[in-house]
Amino acid sequence: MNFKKFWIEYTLSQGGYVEKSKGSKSQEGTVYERLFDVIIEQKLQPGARLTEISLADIFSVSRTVVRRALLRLSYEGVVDIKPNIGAIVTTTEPEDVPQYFEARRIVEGALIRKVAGKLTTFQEETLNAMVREENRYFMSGNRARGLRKSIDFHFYIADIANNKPLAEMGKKMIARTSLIVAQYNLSGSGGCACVDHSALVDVMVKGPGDKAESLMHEHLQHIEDNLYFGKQNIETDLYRILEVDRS
Amino acid sequence: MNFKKFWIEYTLSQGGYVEKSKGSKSQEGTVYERLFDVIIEQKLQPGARLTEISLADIFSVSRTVVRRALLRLSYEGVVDIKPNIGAIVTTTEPEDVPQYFEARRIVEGALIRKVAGKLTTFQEETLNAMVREENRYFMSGNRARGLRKSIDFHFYIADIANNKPLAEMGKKMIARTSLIVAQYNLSGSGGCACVDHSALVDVMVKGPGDKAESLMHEHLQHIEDNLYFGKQNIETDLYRILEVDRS
DNA sequence: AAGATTCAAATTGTATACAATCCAGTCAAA
DNA sequence: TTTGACTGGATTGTATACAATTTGAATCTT
Repeated sequence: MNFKKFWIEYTLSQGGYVEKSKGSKSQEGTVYERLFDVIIEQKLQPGARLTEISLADIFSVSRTVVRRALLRLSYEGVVDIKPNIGAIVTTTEPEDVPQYFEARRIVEGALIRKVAGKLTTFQEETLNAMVREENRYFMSGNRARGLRKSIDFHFYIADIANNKPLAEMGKKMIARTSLIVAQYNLSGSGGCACVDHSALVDVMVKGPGDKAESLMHEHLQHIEDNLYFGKQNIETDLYRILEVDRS
Repeated sequence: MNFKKFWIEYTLSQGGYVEKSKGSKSQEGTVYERLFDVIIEQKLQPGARLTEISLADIFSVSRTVVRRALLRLSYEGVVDIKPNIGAIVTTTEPEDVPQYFEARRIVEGALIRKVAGKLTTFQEETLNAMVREENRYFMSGNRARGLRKSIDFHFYIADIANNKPLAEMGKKMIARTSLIVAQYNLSGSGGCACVDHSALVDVMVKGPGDKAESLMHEHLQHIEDNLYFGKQNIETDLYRILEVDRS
């Protein structure tokens, strides 16, 4: 076993559960979710290779299942499959970054506009609880969980907007830009500040939709502005280009 | 060979080319494009079954390739795969229709807003040519080609807006709503009126973005308003529910 | 030593065999 | 007539063998 495989296995095991077919979930679903989680939580950095056999071994399934999961992840945009080469965690060129943030602003802006002023008390409480939980994780130094909760906050807004295709697109862009943040934001914050999220909840409660949309735009613009495309990233980019594994 | 398979084979052959691996395209790509075309051109109606073996026979590839193509189509939303059941051309429940049109309005509105006032002369000429061609096909009674061109018109707007992810989402929603039109619009127009498309070109040339966006909203609203969810459709829905093949 | 070439190892792409599942039709009993 | 269980055929799900491709390094040439 080479070190590369060991690293992936180690990373995937961190979640605590690697056993196959947990209950009702399909095998493919398990692989998909586990990979999605570790990528979103920045345990696998953009550029990390995902070979089919390694994953098949780790999850004790056949390559067929792994291929399906990777294919799905590639449609979600978090994995990049190059023919005859293989799959890696998606990397983004600096010049493409604005497109993804613009797309996210448009879609997530529309989502929050739909939600603003129409929150049920349950939804309001859920959102507040999520902000608190996110804050707690970041304060206690559990960055991975904090990141996860931060993303779940945005996912939840998408979910309650009563438009399935729009929610899907929103989540896709949320995940995609999170990967970009993983690649270009060196600070530990993961891009989202908790105060921002609190303010978003406020405006969602009070409305109106216009104001909520503007605030979301500002929030996302703020994340984009905090990206750093300087020297360090060129360095890590070289690592990726040279296909040397960081660990 | 049963009639179902014959029908699919007949439909797929209409395009004139069924030979495998045409040049540089991958096998999967060929199957995908051919299926996408016949679905978009309403040669295969929503609800039509797509069994793997039939398609594998027709395209002279293995089921593996067909599965990949179907999977991709399902991510695009034009095919619906139910576990252990199989793949059908996507059907939409009447109550879900507004969501898809709303999503399309939001995304395509943003796309045309980005384009408006910034057309190159080449793009302007291309768009005008597309409108003329579309018109010609409909006038000469070639409904399938007309539909195709009508959709390509919208696709082209998405392509020139300089935002890849937004364009992808736009195309996905365009295809999805076209399927809805195939299911619920009994008139032969395919939903889009050519005069509307001419007006869209005008406003894209002159700008401003706001006006272009409004006009696109109107255009799409008009298509949505022309859908018919009455008796006939309930009837066909029953056919689908009972899994009886129409032919 | 620098560069080109060849070859072996690793990885992905495709086909196919077999298992699991679903469905439709049949038949029997209420 | 309707309901229910059963069974055979069809279809999808999974694993795996083999082919095609890429890559990297060893070897050879200059």
